[in-house]
Amino acid sequence: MLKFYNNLSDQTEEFTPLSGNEVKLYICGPTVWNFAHIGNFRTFIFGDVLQRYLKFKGYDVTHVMNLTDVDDRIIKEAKNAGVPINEFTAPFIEAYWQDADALGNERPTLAPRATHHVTEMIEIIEKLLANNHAYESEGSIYYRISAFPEYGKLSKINFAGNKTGGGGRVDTDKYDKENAQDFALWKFVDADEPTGWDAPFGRGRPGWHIECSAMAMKYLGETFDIHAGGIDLQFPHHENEIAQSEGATGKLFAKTWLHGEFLKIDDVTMSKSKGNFFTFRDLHKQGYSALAIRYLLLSVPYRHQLNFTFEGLQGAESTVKRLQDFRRRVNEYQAENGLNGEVERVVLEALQEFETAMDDDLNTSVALAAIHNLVKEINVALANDALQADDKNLVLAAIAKFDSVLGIFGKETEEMLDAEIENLIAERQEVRRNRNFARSDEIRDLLAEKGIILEDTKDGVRWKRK
RNA sequence: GGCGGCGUAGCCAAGUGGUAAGGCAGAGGUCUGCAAAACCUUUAUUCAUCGGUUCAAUUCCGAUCGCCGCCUCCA
Repeated sequence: MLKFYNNLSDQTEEFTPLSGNEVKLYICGPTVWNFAHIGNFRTFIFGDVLQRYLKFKGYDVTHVMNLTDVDDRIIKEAKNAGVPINEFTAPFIEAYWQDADALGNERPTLAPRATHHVTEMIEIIEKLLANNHAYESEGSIYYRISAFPEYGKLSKINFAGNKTGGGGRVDTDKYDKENAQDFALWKFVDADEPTGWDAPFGRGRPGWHIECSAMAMKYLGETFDIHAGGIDLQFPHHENEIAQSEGATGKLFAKTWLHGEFLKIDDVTMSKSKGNFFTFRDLHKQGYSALAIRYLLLSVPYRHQLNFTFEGLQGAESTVKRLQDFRRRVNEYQAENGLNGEVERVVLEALQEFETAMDDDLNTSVALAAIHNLVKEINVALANDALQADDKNLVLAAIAKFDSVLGIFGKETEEMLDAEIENLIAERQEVRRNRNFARSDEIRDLLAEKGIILEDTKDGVRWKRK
């Protein structure tokens, strides 16, 4: 039974789709004014595992991830760079996909861009103006929070005691808003301002939150199953999405809300504003593999902060290698026909533990433990020559199932050996028979330089690429 | 000021009212010409501290200390 901690209800609840077997999932994607760092990717990887696991459970998933390619920040940066917005964001969008692909995320069903959906945003704002949920003031159209009594239901914010509500931060006179918490839906711009769109209520550009309401409802309907994103978006972004969408339609926006926690580095939150972040590119350049990064980010359940350390990343590197070695070893094992009942029991148990863990609000920590336990038990079976052909297939099928969700074993690549390398290995076997270990080690070192690692076993030489 | 989270072995950490998952690192051993890999064994009488409830608490309650986050652009 699949359960999620629903941020909206503040409870762990059983998941059932709104409609039959279909799950509509919206994940807040990157804002493309800079390279996404690995903290960002923790949320995106969690989102990927979420949609993969829903598929694993047999649901038809429509997975929408937006690309925020317009906001005040981007407009400012683009102006500084002296280029149009599209030109400014293009390389960051490209980089995002490259990194996401490298980290093993499946592409979403749809990845709409904010700048392509301004018409839909305008339609929502018109509805909000018509039903009194929005008003114009001082060059902007604002959302009228007093018209939406449920405001705050997601973030559980008590405005009475807030800094903003208490008058510490927001000068209401300056903005001429009815209420300090009212937020902009549309900001008017001059007629000759290039970064603007024409709307019935005046030329301008959208506020920070309206894009997600527009794109989510366009592609998933006015009410959909799951809305996910980083914890920082809970307030105000998601709270405002709810206010805009439900204010416009009168219907529940998203049923389940999931938020991924932040990554810490040296016990401090990793963030762009603090500048203490690593991008995937940074780490890759230092020689860390995408697989290890993915493993590390998945090793702690999404709702808990994860303390990022290089020791941990190095450990993930070893772990991932061990998993790959394991699959390779099982693959190469020459099994006799038949079935060892004990192995079958162990495999089924691991699959069960995995699913139970993932059902429990995606507890990847426990799910990984189930995989490690299987690896250990099958390793013992391999050492005892206790694996038979049917067992081998069961184990390989189980790995494929695990990996359809987590994507931590990497691709299976059966690269052919160069004839040269094969010859060297053959020569090494020959000189070893003659106990010419000097030449033997020389060959081993030579191959090591080319990234070929040899393992001498009682059944012969095994090799692998580093 | 308002709201929330965390503190478990060298590191990353799971977890539960009934006596501490898993990974990495470390130690010893098997195997090997030596390695590597793999396997076996081993590593927290204890879960920040102090009280309380209970037959029983790491798990519930209270207090204390320490750390972090949101309330403002960030996943």
